[in-house]
Amino acid sequence: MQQHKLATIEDVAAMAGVSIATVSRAINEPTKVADATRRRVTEAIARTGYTTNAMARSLRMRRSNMILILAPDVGDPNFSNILVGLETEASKRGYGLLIGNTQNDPSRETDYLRFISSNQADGLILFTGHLPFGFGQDRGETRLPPMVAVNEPVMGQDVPFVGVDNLEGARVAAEHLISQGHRRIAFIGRSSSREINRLREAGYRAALEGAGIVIDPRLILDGDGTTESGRAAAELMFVRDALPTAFLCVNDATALGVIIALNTRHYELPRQFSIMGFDDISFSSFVSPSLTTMKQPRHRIGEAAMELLLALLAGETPKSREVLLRAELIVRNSVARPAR
Amino acid sequence: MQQHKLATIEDVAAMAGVSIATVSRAINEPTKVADATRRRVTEAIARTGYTTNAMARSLRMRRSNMILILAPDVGDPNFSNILVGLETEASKRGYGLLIGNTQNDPSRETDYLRFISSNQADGLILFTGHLPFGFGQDRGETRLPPMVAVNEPVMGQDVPFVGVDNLEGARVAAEHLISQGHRRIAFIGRSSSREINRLREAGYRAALEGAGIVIDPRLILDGDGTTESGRAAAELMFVRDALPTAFLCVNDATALGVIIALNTRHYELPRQFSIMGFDDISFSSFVSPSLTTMKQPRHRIGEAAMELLLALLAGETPKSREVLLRAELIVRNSVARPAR
DNA sequence: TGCCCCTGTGTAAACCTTTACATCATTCAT
DNA sequence: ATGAATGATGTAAAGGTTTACACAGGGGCA
Repeated sequence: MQQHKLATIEDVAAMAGVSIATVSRAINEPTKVADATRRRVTEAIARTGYTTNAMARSLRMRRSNMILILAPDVGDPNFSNILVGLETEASKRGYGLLIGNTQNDPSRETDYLRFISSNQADGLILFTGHLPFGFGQDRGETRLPPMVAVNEPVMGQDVPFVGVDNLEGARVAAEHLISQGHRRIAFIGRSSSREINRLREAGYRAALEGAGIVIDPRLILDGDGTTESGRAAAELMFVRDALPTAFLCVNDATALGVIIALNTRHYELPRQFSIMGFDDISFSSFVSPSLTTMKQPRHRIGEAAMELLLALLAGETPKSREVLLRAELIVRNSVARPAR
Repeated sequence: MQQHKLATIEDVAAMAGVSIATVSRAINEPTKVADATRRRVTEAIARTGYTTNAMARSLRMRRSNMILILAPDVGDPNFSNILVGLETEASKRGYGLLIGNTQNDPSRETDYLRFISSNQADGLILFTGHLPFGFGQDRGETRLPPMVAVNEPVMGQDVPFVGVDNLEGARVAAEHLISQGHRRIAFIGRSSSREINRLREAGYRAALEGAGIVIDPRLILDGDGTTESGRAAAELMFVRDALPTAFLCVNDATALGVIIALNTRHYELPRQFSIMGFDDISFSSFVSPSLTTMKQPRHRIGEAAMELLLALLAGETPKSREVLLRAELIVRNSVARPAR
């Protein structure tokens, strides 16, 4: 039922009239074998259509050249674009990618750990923001595998991190609003439990303080980063009647919610209110008004993360265990100078 | 440098005072071992923290319980949502997912084949619409591995297929426009080389013919499915001055291009022109006007594809080698009755 | 010539399972 | 009481590599 019967290294050795050790060397350390022999081996390989059995190889070498990627939601567009970068770098270096969708379900996280503990994957890329359930907690230090956190840092656990500089990015965003003349700037999406939200809020505060603007706590609203949370927060502002001239949103999804709320109330955007997002997800250029936002260099984040992981895997000690890439300001049509 | 020293089946056997064969059986065929023994083994497993080495297992059993997924662009949101479905079903059945981004690059396709030919993956899910370069063509029938095409059928190669019923879906879409009173309906996105485009065009024709509408060939325009192609096609219509009252677009991206073109020309939508898309990608609900479209059941497509593949892998002969799921009409705000 | 070193190759162990087959003790039917 | 059948376990082979070590031959040098 399966493929006929694959050629093994023995078949090649027999055809080339050498030992299997020589075949192995001809493949892996070509310089260590005589030219004539090497030619015979290569030809035999071509004739037999031999490919080395990865399982046997991994078993013997105790590594699989596979990287496990753990993400709460592989359908998230933000994830999938980083994935492209991860894949680019990995395949360039001969590594394969194994993906696990955890849906934030602890049992699924534990489940995927078997790939690590059974040597099916050499390293781990974490999008989850926490160690997979079953690690760290169970018996003190269970010897963590080489891993890199992406997007969301892992709190309190010295895990190397690659991502965008959220604080700096949010600062740039807020400064952009300030440079347009805004002084009453709301921050939508405060959340004490999410590191990303905290950092972006910190960037917002830094910019305002830097410009000598006193922060009005009524302009800082909670939100979990969903579109609905953005809509709700904007509504709340109208109820409370403490209005800003500009909304700095923790991410584009939230900004979209704000836009929906304002459109529903028939405000003219961006004349009456300015809105900024963060991330630059695909629809941001299609909303009306199209969204001014901070673009994450997703492809580069993926590449950098994989690069760092492979360095760790190779036993190197990278200069820095944290790589922060700059978000880029994308100016579109959702920001204008304040009305008066 | 790697994890300390994993417990092997021998360690477990020693601790439980049995042979390794018994341990293996206790794990894989629990009924075949005496209760008392089984308990001792399970306890030893717990104490040692043993996990069976997947490499050794795969080597011996000649299968890896891995599925290779080949896609031209893993960043494509349409892909990533199907991926969630694939993963759900696969992990439920104990399979892992290995992903390969080919970027339609033949050399990358060939590259990923090593996973199949080296037993690192048991089966293949194809999003590419063609066999990986290096298969089929090189030496007649090289014994194809079990595989399933998703999204885009593989032409002329009897590869099992799972996807949306494009013809039927496009017919439903066109009929929706007809039911609103449209008779001059354009089809944007003809492409003789793309099976999906051909099928959707066929559905469009079927609906019009079914309603007794004579098809005006000037209303059928080429397009490759990109936003830009949609924009260009709409422009071309104005140049040629053969205008429809409604645009049926081969997909949402194309529809977006059409909307952009019409917005740019300051038409009022949907009063002056109706637009329909196909796919229901994430931004479709955020464009203005929000897009009436046909929604692909992406999660179910993924599940069904994996189910089919695993059935093939298990040696079953599924009743049908083609699974067509229905697209669902999503009514939003881009369609209205024609002006006059 | 004798010794050492180097280069190229082979032998065999190790990596960790699964499983066919053998063994042994029991039970059951005759 | 004997033989067969059953059930539980052990032995050892096989799966396909990589690589430490051994070995042979030849060249360079004293």
